[in-house]
Amino acid sequence: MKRIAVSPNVINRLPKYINCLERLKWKEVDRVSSAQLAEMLESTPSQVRQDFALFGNYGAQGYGYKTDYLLQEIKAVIGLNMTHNIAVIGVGSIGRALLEHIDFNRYNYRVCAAFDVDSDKIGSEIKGVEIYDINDLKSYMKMNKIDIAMLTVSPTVAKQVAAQLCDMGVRAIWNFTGEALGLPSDKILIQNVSFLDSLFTLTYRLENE
Amino acid sequence: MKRIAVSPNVINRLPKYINCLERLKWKEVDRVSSAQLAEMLESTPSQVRQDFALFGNYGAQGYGYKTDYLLQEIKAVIGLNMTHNIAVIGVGSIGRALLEHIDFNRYNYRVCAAFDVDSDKIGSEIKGVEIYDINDLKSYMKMNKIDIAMLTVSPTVAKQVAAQLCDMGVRAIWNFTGEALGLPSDKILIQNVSFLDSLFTLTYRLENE
DNA sequence: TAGATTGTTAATCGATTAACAATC
DNA sequence: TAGATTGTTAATCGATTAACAATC
Repeated sequence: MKRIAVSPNVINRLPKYINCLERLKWKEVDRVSSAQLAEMLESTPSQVRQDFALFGNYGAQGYGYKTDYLLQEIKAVIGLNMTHNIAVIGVGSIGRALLEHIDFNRYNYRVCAAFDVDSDKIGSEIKGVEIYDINDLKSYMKMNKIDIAMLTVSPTVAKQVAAQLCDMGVRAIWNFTGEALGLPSDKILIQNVSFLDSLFTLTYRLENE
Repeated sequence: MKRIAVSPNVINRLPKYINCLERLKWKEVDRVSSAQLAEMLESTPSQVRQDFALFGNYGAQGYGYKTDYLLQEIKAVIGLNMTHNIAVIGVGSIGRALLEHIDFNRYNYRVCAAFDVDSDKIGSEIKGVEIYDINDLKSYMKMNKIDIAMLTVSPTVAKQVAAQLCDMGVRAIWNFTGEALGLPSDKILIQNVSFLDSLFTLTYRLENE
């Protein structure tokens, strides 16, 4: 795997390739061309080949790509062959829903712990993940290696909790709060999921296209 | 407001402008320059001015932009001055969480109804939204104008339900199922929200940057 | 008026698409 | 071998950035 600057557009297409290739694998299609993938992704054969060529030579002239091999390679490019430990910060309805909804184990993620302020929740489990007192977060983080903090606290405390996570040395926050966390990008990686942004984009397209 | 082809990149920045301008309004900053906005968005003054200029002349030379006026104009560009009716299809943990979490009314969205198969849920309310039998969906859609279907059913039935919605003439689906719905883009507008895609992007950046 | 900042045109940069030799 | 399809280089297209006249 080469180590180069990859544009955000390419990075955002990588999960789409995973999705396509898994659908093909499910249908037991063990061979695929850039043209077929392009059609599935509403892209072009050129772009598909350019994207893959950034990371390696995964295909064969006159043949195409082996579905499963290509899938494994793209997974490796993203880093899905490594295990990533996740902590859930805030077990409100969103945190709970994501815990129940997402198949983390399928892609080598381990949800190690969840944290909340509510004493009614502390001590209970969701999907086998124990909920701890958020006051124990700091000591937990010292004892355990957490790669990604899934931030699902209420917007009112989002910035404050995020700053604490940053101080604790967490490397990445998956931010569902809708708040701008305002942390230095050289210290911590922030991935925002904004439902409103998505709804606004939908609305623009609905009214203007 | 001009009617032109606007690139996806610009469309995706519009919600970010809304967010910035609302934060400025909250801080009672009633005047803002393209340079200030660029800093907040990690963009450039040129890009900010280019973006706005696509839709109209919202600023004044030597002065900048009036925060609230610009906010109202960008909202109008997106279509947020109109009311949009939403129906929630599937009241599992995700549907429920989004209903509780998102402040729809603030941006002129009305969640008119929710639908589910579970007889325990049918007849009850969440946040003042009544849950109806999904078998009554078709007749409901005939009687009521719904702009956006929020699809939060399980992945297993996603395609089938989406096809029904399309047949019923729904113009847009906000798709949280993680499934490719496979509907013709000239018939219906699909906005996908994929948690896994977001997590994969985060992971790539974590491991490669 | 002088200073500041827009709106817009021109220049640059990067991403997408096209083309084709290599080769399975 | 002939046909198909990659990997890669070159051409095109579009988006971002820079520059500056207009003007508040």
